Amino acid sequence: MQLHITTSEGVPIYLQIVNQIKYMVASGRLSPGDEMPPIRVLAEQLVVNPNTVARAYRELEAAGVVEKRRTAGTYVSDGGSPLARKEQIRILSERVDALLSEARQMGISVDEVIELLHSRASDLSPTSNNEIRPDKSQDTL
Amino acid sequence: MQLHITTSEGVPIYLQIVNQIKYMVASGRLSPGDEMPPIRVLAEQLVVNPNTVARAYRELEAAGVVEKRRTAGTYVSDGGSPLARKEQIRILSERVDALLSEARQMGISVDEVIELLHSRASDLSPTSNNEIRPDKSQDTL
DNA sequence: CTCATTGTATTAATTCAATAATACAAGATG
DNA sequence: CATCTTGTATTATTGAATTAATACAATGAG
Repeated sequence: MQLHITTSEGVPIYLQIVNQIKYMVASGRLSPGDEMPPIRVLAEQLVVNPNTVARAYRELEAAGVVEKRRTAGTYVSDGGSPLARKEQIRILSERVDALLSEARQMGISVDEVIELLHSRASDLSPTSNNEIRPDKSQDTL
Repeated sequence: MQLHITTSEGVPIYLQIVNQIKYMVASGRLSPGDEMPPIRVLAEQLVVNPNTVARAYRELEAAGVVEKRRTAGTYVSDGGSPLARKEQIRILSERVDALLSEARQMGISVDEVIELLHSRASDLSPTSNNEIRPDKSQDTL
């Protein structure tokens, strides 16, 4: 489990763990069914308190990324239901609304925000996405 | 100065002040040159510590929304240069990148985010913007 | 059954942002 | 000049979030 923790950036350790694991799952470096390192093992590897890793795992479970089987370990969830899609959309909608609100406070129009989004998106490396959900036919925004 | 402060939502008081004043400027309810209430006056009106208002004013100045003239009071900045546009774009770019990053972690594609942005934007009330900058001919994202 | 290993729970220490108390500095105003 | 009003600076208090110390509970392996 290759994780890079830094204490100098002000980002909580448990969040760094959560984000990096989320990313690994989304990018396919971790697959559904994969076993996660036990809390204590990862804690020792990262030189971090086990409770901190426990918290990260708790958040990951709440986000539907992993599932815990009590004394049998922690596993990457089956790709099918990593947090209901509606919930994901709801969360992203909040972010989008906040973004639009901030832009409005700056006197920047919605169209310009859209333009900016396109611009930043095209800068990204070719979406190395897992293609877990090729079927969007029933999607509703 | 009609501001509504709530202590129950977890949003810092100084931020509520900052956001609401930014909004009033962006929406035209406050105009360049308008004099802001003195720190102590606004503090008393909001039943808040003067330092809290002072902090809000400091942030507003840093954001280019107001300018302070030492002992002569605080005034809404001339619309021309409320924080350099490049700086605004830089800040918004950070927000956009964070949004795209979170979406990627959820396994949601860029295209879907763009779709979501369009959707949320069209829900908004007809951009009651000040139209301070009708000329975007030289804009670069 | 025994016990090693897994996650859980409780509580405390620490850190940091937000707010407040209070005194200061400087320019406007008469 | 005298003094009132403006924003500023310094320091303390508070409270929430993060991390840590430690003990507990459950279950799979032998």
